[in-house]
Amino acid sequence: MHPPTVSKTAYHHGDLRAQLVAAVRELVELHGPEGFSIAQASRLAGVSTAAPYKHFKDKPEILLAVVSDGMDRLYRNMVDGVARYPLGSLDAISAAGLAYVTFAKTEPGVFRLMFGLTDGHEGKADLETKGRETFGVVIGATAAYLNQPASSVDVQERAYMLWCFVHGHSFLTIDGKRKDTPGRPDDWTYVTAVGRGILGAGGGTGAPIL
Amino acid sequence: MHPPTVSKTAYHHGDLRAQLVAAVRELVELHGPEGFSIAQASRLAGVSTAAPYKHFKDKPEILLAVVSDGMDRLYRNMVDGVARYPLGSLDAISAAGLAYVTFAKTEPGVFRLMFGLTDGHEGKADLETKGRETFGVVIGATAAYLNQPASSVDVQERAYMLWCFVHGHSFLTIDGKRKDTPGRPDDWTYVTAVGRGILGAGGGTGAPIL
DNA sequence: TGCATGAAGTTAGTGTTGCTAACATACAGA
DNA sequence: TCTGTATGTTAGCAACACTAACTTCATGCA
Repeated sequence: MHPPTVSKTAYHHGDLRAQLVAAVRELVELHGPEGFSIAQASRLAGVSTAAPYKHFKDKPEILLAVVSDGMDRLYRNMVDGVARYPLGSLDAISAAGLAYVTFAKTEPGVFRLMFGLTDGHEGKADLETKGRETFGVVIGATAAYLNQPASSVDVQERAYMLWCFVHGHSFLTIDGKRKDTPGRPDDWTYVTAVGRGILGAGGGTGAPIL
Repeated sequence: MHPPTVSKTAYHHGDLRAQLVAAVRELVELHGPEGFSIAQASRLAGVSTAAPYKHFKDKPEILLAVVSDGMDRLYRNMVDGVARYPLGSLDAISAAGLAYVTFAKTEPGVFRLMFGLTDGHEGKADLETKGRETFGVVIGATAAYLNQPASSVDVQERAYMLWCFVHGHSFLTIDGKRKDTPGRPDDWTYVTAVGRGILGAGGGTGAPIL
């Protein structure tokens, strides 16, 4: 398609596609998901309102691109977080959770888009794969901590519980349901406490949780 | 305003307001939040597209009414659930959680609206009160189980953790992130298992979780 | 009883949006 | 150089949120 070295001069101005995605991201963070319009994004990118349709079929398809980008960032952040701690440590799991929450707080608009987007990415195999990979980070860290294979049902269910907690905490936080008053413990404290509660303090010595 | 006994015959047709809220609820469940229009709701109610503005200032204001109704139902469901079990039992807490998840699965559109609605109900004292009351149900049940005052920090933080889990599980479920394959444990099993993990199996005998 | 008032409905109209069609431009390779 | 295609343009449609000005009708009050 484009040579990746870009930025011609004029009429065909570099790569609009990336600029549109960036514009949409900006608008989504400013006015919330669904609170943006293709027209606004076009104006931000300095093109006509019809130009985006040369790159995207639909409004949902633009959002899909934004979401896909977001998933990539989230995945990287989680992997990076886990990598900072020893394999099999509780801290590694906490780091994955913290990366998740931090992403939600940093880009609440995109985060909301990634989930709670009713239409669009139901059938998108692309996104489902990325989702599985991301969850796989948690599964892997949990399996290592519990000293069980990642395929173990116990590992899967516990990892899912951790995901539930972290997901809920993220949403409640960005929705302002949880006042971040100065007395409150920070996210790391929360995440590790829940990790201990769900996984047990000792590593792989307990009975299955279910 | 209106005598609550209603349904005159004609031009001023009973109470449009309630009918509009019902129509919006229906549309929201059908096409997702933001996937409805005042015009459609008007058509469903059999009035002109300008009529709603005699009852609601705004599109957000209609959604607000729908959300407010939803909060009432959620609150009642949770109270009813808790009431079915002995005060201070783990089952009572689980029942509150189950009611939450069940509500989300039954009315996913309204549920999504209640949270993740960026605009609107930030400043609405009305909704914030209802939210606090609803969370209060969990706090109360948790306090009873742990044998501590509801004002206790430990109770508050644990109850919040439970809320996080249940909230996350609700969203992940209605977003289809969790395949409900037949082997999987049901919501009750999940909720009680997490309750044990966060609150401890024994009642009020442990150290604070944080 | 008769009448003014105002709540609750109407039609008509404005500006924005999503999207399409038809046309214009410039970069590519032949 | 010439031509095709990717990428941009303008023009236009239908749907929407919302407003303004008019109509209807129920009710309180003389």
